Amino acid sequence: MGRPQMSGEDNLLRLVEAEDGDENNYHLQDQVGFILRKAHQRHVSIFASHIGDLTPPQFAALAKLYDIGETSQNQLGTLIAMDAATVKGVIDRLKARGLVELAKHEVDKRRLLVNLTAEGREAIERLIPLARTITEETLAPLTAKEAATFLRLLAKLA
Amino acid sequence: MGRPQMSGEDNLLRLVEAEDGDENNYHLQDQVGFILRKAHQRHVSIFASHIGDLTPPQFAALAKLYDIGETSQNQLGTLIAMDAATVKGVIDRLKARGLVELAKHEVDKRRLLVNLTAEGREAIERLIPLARTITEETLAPLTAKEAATFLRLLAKLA
DNA sequence: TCAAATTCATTCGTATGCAAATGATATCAG
DNA sequence: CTGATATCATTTGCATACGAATGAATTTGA
Repeated sequence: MGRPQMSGEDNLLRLVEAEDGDENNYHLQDQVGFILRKAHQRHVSIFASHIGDLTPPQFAALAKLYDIGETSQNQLGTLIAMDAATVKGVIDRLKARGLVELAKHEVDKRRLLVNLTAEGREAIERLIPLARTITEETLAPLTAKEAATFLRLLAKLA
Repeated sequence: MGRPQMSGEDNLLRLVEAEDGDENNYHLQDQVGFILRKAHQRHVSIFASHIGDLTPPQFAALAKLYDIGETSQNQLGTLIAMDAATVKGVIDRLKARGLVELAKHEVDKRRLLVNLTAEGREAIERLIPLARTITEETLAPLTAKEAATFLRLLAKLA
């Protein structure tokens, strides 16, 4: 309890602040950032337990390519919320595994087009059902109604 | 819209699945993991805009040490939800900046004790008010009631 | 007691994640 | 038309994040 090395002045301060709503009593576990980080960690762990050979960002890239088809690396990054440096690493690793293929844009020579390979398409089709399970397990501590509320509010923050 | 390279068989499949609740229509942006990742990214960005010289994990370490006083590196990691390898890096960097100091445990020679320096204590006392601002800004898209609901449900998931 | 299991810390390897700088290309404005 | 801007991609550097392996120290249990 309390802060260590608490001096007499600190005790006095505490009394004053108690009248003011205990403002100095900062608890990390009540902060939205800390809980958000832990919830995210838990989800990543659940993801890994169901899909061991792909990370959530890699899955996101494949799922988005499956949804929209060939697109530029930069545009893909925008759609899956990754900056250019991050998306490059993700795509490089997917390419190394033969799940996506790259091509130069014929008109705009700056652009690098990304698309699923046949193998990548098979993989994402196989994995999407597992992703539904992962979502369910992540939300399992909530009732259906709570989960709906949570997703609505979370979307407002994202 | 729809999947690229859609064949006649795929169109047939779509009709069948439409009767079954459109199960094949997987959208990344509706998945809790993806939204959680984006909400977390947004929070980190808000954090950085207010506290530029410390990361959220570094802040968490200092705040926890301020709360509970000297503890072992391993125990600190448990309290701030970081594995041993991660917490070591965080503490190493805080040590290099003179915000924490390390000492060997006299009885249990495996343990490495971590504590705030005077400078570290000053820093965290100065930063805690900013952390409250960060929390407020992160939750700003929600009403007070929504924020309370959100935090309650998020805690259940973390 | 003492071998087995556990705990604490470190190290290595891999994978995000982002800021900043750079180079190539494309677009815009005067 | 052309210089200023903007966009796309890459690279570098730093900071989490975690699995797995390792070594040292402690605790457990037969």
